[in-house]
Amino acid sequence: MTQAHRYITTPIYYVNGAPHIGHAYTSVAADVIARFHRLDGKTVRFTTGTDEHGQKVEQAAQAAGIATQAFTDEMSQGFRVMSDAMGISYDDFIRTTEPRHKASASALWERVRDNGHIYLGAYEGWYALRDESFYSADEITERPDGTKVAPTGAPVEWVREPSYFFRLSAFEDRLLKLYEDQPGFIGPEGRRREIVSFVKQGLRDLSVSRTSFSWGIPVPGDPAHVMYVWFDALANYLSSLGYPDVSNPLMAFWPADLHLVGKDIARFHAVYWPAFLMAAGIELPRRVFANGWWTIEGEKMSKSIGNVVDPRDLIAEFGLDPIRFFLLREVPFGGDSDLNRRAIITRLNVELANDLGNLVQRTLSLIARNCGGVLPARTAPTEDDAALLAMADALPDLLRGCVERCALTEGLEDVWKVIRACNAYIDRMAPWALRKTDTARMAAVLRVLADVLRTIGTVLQPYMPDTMARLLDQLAVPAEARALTALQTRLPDGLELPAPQGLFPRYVEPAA
RNA sequence: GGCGGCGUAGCUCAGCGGUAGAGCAGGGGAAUCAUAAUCCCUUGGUCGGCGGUUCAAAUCCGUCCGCCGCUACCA
Repeated sequence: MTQAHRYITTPIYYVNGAPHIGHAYTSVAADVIARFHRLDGKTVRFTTGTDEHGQKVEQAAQAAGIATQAFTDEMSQGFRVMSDAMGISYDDFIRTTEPRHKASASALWERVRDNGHIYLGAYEGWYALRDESFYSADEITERPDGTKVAPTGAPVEWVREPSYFFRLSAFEDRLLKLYEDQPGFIGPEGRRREIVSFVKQGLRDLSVSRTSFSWGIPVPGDPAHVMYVWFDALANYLSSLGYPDVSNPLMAFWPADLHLVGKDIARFHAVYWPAFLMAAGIELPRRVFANGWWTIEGEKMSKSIGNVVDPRDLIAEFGLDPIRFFLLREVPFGGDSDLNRRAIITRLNVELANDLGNLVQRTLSLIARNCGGVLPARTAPTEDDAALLAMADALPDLLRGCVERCALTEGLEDVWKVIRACNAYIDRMAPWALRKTDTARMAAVLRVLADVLRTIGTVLQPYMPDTMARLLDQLAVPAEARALTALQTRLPDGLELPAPQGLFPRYVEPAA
């Protein structure tokens, strides 16, 4: 991949509830990928935002007794605050209620319509007024008295409402070809199989407009309809770039390199979205990757159980970088995983405080105390030195590969192998003993460690930006020498180092 | 029901045809520069059951058991 720019997106989050750890997780993962590419010299466009239309939002606003727009303003702000709290380095926060988005979604609709892929039909089905939703025939049960009811117990009636349809059925073959020609289009692999088998079952045309509520983008040329929320929402990836204004320089970022999404919305991104784009004659995104869910202390996260985790609570207790680290370290990315206190504390104490934090501390304080606080000179490496340095030098490429595959957990594992090797090295070399017998060799050993720590700090910046900035500060790495390419130039000998300070304090459980 | 995935050390998982692996937890030892952190050694598994293919199977095939995912308009 030598492409010079990257366009990475998070989903836009639906504003019918407050942000929780699941939203934070997807955003952090996307953020790490975006930051990595920037570190790797790419020009990156990274977007997030909120999806604000639809009947549920309209109802929630009514229930709250506020104007719908005011309601979405407030809910959207909650997601912006969450993004900032998690250190998400987004370039744009797009809202579907913004004029620029409405214009963009409308333009996309017109283009698809003009290409002959939208037609007016009728949406019919079993409708429960009480639930305000449609049910399929197999969900309906008939009571002894003859009334038909939904699974919720609400009575249903057969209704027919005019609706625009998208000719999704016409894209079945092209979608299957897409999945076959570009196996990387959907990840992880298991998710890809599900999508393929879904499409193979056959696609029906998709109802893409509603007349039963009005909180949405009016259908161009027929304002009695509003757009189906997914047609509206997916368009955000284009509206953020200024579509349909092709003269907008941001349009150069299209097609998107990666849409990172939760597994629940994989289908919309891997089936509907490419179909809409094909219909519009627009290039397709390169990759859609679905991440898994978090369970909380072994239980599914849900409002009814009352175990929904607010990421801000975690940050308040453990700190931002440790939580970012935990979220990406604990799961094989793509799968589900459990969030529990013991696991968090173990990870933070063992891997951050002991393995990495303590390594930095012992190395830097040896330099501070025995090398006059300046970076020792590089010397011809011994076999041990060369082996360790080679491991570190391999990291940038290893991480590039992991990031391309969205294998963020594996990336951390690769870095930790080097950290463990550093601890083994420092013990074997024992610079504290060399101090009495061979100060030149002691200095050489510490220099090797400093160089390796600099590489570690550099490649971990996307995961833990604040703390790694502090590590690089302590190694006196200039701001302009913190990118991946800068690693090819070693730090000058004799560089003055500031006094070492702890990076990751051990977490001590507060006395109960 | 259909399609797919998983089941490997106490825990979380990697391996996916050639004499069972990592991290954590447990046990023993070393060291004492460091956030009592670190390093070394080590206990521990008939790789879900049963059949089959092969000189050789966690690894391929069949079957059974147990979990889980997907199966369209729900964010």
